[in-house]
Amino acid sequence: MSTVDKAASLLELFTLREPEIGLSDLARRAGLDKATARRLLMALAAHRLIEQEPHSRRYRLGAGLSRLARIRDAHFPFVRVAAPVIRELALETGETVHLSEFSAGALLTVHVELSAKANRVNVDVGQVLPLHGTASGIAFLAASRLEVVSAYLEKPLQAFTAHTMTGPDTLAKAIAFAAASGYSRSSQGYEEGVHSIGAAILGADGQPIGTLSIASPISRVDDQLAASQGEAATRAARLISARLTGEA
Amino acid sequence: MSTVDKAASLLELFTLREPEIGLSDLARRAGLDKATARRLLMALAAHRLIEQEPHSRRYRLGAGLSRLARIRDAHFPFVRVAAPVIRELALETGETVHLSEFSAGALLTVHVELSAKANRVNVDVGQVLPLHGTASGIAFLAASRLEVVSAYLEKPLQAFTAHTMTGPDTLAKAIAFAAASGYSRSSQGYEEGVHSIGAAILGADGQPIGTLSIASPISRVDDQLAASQGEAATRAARLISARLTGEA
DNA sequence: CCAATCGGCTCACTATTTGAACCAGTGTTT
DNA sequence: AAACACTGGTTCAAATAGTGAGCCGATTGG
Repeated sequence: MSTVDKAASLLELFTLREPEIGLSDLARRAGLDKATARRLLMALAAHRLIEQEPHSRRYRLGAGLSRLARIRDAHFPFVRVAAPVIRELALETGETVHLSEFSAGALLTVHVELSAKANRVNVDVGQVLPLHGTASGIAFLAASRLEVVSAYLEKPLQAFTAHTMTGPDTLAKAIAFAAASGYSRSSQGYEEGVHSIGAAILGADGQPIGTLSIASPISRVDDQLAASQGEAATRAARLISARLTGEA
Repeated sequence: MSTVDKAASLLELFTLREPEIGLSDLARRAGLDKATARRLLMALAAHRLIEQEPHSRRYRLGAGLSRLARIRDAHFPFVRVAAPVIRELALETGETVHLSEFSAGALLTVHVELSAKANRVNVDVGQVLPLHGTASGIAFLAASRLEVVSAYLEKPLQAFTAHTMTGPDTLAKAIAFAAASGYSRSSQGYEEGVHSIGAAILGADGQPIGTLSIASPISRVDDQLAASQGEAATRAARLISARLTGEA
């Protein structure tokens, strides 16, 4: 494992729930020696990727990350462009809607608009979704080039629930459905009790760059509602794609 | 130089003007060997801190940075970062200085440094300030997007003293002054006998996230002092903004 | 008050990083 | 069309940078 890997792992230990962590804790959770963790933290701090709270001496993510994220966002305004559409879709459907961006072979959740209902699906920003087993993933695969899909399906696929699709045949069917209808549907494929409708967002070259997904408690969804959610998701994804490529 | 340093240096080569860079270029500018640069980029990419554009094979900042920046922003150590600057400003001006954070349509006072003088303005932490009628509020509006401002000005505005500005025209003038000079001025708009100078603190996206304000007994203030307080407030607010966004 | 844990530091040992040289591919210039 | 100057990417012996057990003084808490 490279030292850069280790340093990045340290950064990834910080979460919304736990934005400040002490040295010993960091070392323990990253599986690193205290001395090593500290040296890495110091190197990160020198570039403002990490900050240390002077009093408690705990560490937190640094302001340099905000700066870098701003540079990225200015050039690649995925979240900025998509967020209003996502919010609109959440209001329209009354369900939780989340936006994911493809990165390093998986979908990274980058934005969430929670349902206003008490009984709702909660999704965290930062969650990494597999391409199989989630509606988002199926929608992404359905929009991908064939060689990408077959390369992904060759690897063994993890089952997350009793309903996760792992067989090449069932997945191919789900992908074919998504390709034909514009949206994908997944019932409890990733988490028990959660029903999802996904749609792919395309970049300027027609290749998928991310997805959006409507997540509902399964008790609220029937075939008719799924179809109308699918239609809404497809429309929203198309709108985002169009805005990203400057066509609207 | 540690490898983490080198990896971070690679990240820092990306700018608003040049958000995508090729391998050879990156290696040259970072003073690294091509092989080294590539290995580091791959390690960064594995953690989504870097992405590679598939077609041109150029590199850009990754989605993981947006994710980490969100975690940081959610936890925003606004008070901790701002407090030392606020204290410094209070010592420099000899007046009470308070820090407010925007939340739910108003400004919430989150930190106060009281003047050492016997005749001083007292402000309590937790006090909710309206966007009109206080120097902080005017400064905040002046830094906000136009639609936010007009949406706020559409509602009827409460008068707190005989001097409170409630007319759209007078408010627009005050906002224009603040936008032009960097600071706002309010005389007895919220409380009799209190003169305030406000300045907005900006987040990473350039939008205002809060304000600071210098509050003096009106008897102590003349135009010349107001101007010098305004200059100091502007400087302090800029410093806080810069520290929050990692540019200082 | 003692024990446990904290953040931080040192240094002999060793595993990771390094970079010159070498591909294959793509435009440019002669 | 041939030579050229780039590009991104790869290899492997040599060298350098990273590692971690153990120690330290300072806090913390039972």
